[in-house]
Amino acid sequence: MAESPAARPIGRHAARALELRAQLVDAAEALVAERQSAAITARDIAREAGVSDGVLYNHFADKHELVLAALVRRFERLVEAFQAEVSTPAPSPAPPRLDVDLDRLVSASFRLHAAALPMLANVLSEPALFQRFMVAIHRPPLGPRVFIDPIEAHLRSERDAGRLGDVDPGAASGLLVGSILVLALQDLVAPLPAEAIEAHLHETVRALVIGLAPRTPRSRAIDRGATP
Amino acid sequence: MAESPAARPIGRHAARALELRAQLVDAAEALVAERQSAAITARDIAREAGVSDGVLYNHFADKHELVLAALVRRFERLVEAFQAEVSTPAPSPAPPRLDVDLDRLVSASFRLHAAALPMLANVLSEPALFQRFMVAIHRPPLGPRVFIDPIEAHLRSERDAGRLGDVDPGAASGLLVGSILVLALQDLVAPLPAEAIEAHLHETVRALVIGLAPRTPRSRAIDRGATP
Amino acid sequence: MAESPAARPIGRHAARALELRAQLVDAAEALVAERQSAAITARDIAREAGVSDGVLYNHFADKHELVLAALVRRFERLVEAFQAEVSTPAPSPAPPRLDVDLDRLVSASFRLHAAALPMLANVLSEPALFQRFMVAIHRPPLGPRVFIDPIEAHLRSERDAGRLGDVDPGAASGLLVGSILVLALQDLVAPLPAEAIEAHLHETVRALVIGLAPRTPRSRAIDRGATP
Amino acid sequence: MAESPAARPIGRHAARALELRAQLVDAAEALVAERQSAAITARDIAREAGVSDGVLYNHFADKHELVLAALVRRFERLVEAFQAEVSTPAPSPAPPRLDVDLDRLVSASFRLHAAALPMLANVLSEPALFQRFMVAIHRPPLGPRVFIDPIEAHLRSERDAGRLGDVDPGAASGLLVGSILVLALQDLVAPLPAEAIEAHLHETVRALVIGLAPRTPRSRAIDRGATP
DNA sequence: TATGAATGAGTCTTCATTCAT
DNA sequence: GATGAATGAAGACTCATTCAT
Repeated sequence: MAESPAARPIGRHAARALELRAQLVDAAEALVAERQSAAITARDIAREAGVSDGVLYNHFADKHELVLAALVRRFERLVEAFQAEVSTPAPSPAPPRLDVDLDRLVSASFRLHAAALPMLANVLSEPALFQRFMVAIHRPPLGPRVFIDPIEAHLRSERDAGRLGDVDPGAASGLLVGSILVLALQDLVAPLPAEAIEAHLHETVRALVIGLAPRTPRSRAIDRGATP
Repeated sequence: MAESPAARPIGRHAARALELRAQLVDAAEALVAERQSAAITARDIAREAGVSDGVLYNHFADKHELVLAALVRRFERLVEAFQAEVSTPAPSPAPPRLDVDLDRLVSASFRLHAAALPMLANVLSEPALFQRFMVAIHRPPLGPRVFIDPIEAHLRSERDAGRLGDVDPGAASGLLVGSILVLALQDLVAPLPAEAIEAHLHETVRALVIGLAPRTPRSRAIDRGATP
Repeated sequence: MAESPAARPIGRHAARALELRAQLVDAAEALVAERQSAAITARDIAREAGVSDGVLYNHFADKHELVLAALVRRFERLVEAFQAEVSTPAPSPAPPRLDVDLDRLVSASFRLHAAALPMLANVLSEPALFQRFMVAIHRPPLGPRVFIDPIEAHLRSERDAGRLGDVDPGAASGLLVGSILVLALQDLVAPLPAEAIEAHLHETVRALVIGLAPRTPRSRAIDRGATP
Repeated sequence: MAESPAARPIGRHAARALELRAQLVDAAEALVAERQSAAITARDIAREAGVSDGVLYNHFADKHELVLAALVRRFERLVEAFQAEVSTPAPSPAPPRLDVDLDRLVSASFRLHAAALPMLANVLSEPALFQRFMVAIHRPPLGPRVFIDPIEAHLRSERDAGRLGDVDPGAASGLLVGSILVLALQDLVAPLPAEAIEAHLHETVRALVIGLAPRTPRSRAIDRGATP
């Protein structure tokens, strides 16, 4: 089943077009990832992509469109990384412990936030762009549910298993996310050593779990377990 | 008793210099407060201050220095407003109720965050500037302790009075602050009606308080009290 | 009796070539007609013609060549429209009256001028192009004689019939054409309602006819005739 | 009466500002006058004025504003030249003859038109700019009355002196202006020798004058006078 | 020959900073 | 010190033209 002769050039062009579009988004994404915020110019992107200055406008209406695409893509990748990290089975075959699993979720969430926060810089100069970016990263495939849901699900199953008091898992996970965000912001200002971050997150999780735990001897076990 | 023009040249000049410096910071602060993020130019500031374009460089090494000074000052004012709001005695002489007092603290904290967040836009273009700003607003007179401490103190006294379980007031207040920040960020993206914000904050406070409350009939009273 | 693909390659190609050339000119002409002056780009033309950006250069040395061809062609069409309009016999079988016939000629001339004037905008950016265009539209099949001649002929026959004084029909028609041009220019600046234009043209014709009329009672008749 | 010390610098600055503004308009005017139409860039003007690229925007909102100012100013100069030329008393002390005086007016009008027409090129690319220019040059100090009025006045006094028939000087002068415009347009396309232009204008004037002249022996004298 | 993506010089415009007065 | 016009290096974006397929 050979392609018709006319199909080839069109396919070629279209393929090339998609290729270069992707190339540009890649370049922009790279810049967005490495430059915390120093303005990224259209020329920067072209240079990074190894193409001429004008190409940008053959594939995007605007510099903003390209930057937005790059930011959204980078965010998608961060979410993918988060999900891969979270879905990996715990290394030890031992029965998962409440706080240990939460720690993993929360830690991965932190990394997602810490990586995503600086991206806002590229978008905050232009209110309209900011809006569009926020809307884009809050749409279904992405959105905060990505990390809230697993945490919430975890809390819910723990509660249903009787290891937590009768609280709203939604509200509780919201509290955790807030804490994560605060820490990510602090880290942005003054980068903290990884251990300090892990320690801080762990403390937060513990505080929350203890607060929410049913007032039974079991909760003491958890408490003790976390500080062997 | 008119001073001769040359009587206190240094004093005069120094006074004038300080005055002009303050004038510039005032102008920049006003612009920073009203413009969410649309770039503020050096000329904008000079015009707002009613002075010539060049003066800026007689008092600041850089436009950045001036903007930084303005941002810090505005933040100071926001903190002052917060403290004034918080220190005002509750209108009713009735014994303060736990969640009501927390609501006031949390609501004021939200306003502080909602007003401060957009300011970051003016500073995010230049990483160095961002760092300096963040460092400045985290120094003693200011800093997050400003709103964390009152909340923490409140929680601690409640706990000590036996109205809360045996939890870390620090961690708990951290959770609250995180929630506030998340809401402020949401409000920045899509402004919410004031009532919706108040309602949301109130729910968060209740969720936390209930979660942390000792498992006694008292906690039920709190719950009921919030929904008369 | 299907032709083999290679049967008449040259004829086919040549035909296709002419077809495409015409297609491009058509597209450019359409754009020239609708856009008063907003710059027409090579890509605009290609899109309008439904062909790719590059074809242009397979049929024209230059974008200028194409635009010139389009402008000349549009002018030809305007002239054709003028001639069709003018050659149509007067609706009423009554003996044609001097000013009535002149009115028709002059009115049609005005429309020709009003439609042609804006086209100059596409050509005025490049002096050489302007020259070529003007030369092209002043060549035999076209040229100002197209509308001057009928007017002149009309005036001459009127004069020969004794209904006009002993004046040069050429000079008189030149005067009329000048008036038409002035009005077309005014209309370009501030579009006038059609009736105002007709009225103005009519007045001009009357003024000229009266001025040129022999000093006899007849001229009064003409005058009266125009305002029944 | 010495100026106050503070008045000086302001005056200085203001003077310099006006000076540079004028300098820019001069430069633009020069370019507008010499370049028939090849697009004039902002940089061209800056170079011509011997200043840096950015100055333009310290004195004009736009490149358009500057070009418009230059065009209007050039038009003003052309009008001034016209008026100077027209107001100069006839070289010969002999009693002015109708057609001779008209010739002078018409000839000067032609020069005004021939010089002004090419200016339209700089303005035709932008419809809005075109409108503004046309409105500007039709305002009181300028406007077509500048050359219509003298011609009209002349014709009226001639008519009142009985040397012309009973016709509307307004309409007659309108006809003349139209003829002038047509000739100026022709000259723009294919520059004609000055004598040819003069001859043509003279013929047109004669045709009109004869046409308008009362049917008396006097008109013959005029006719003869023009061709000695 | 047709395609249409790539090119890159060129356009207008902005704005932090300087410096003669 | 104050002035504010001048500077000129960027910046985003356009578009006629080329050329590999």
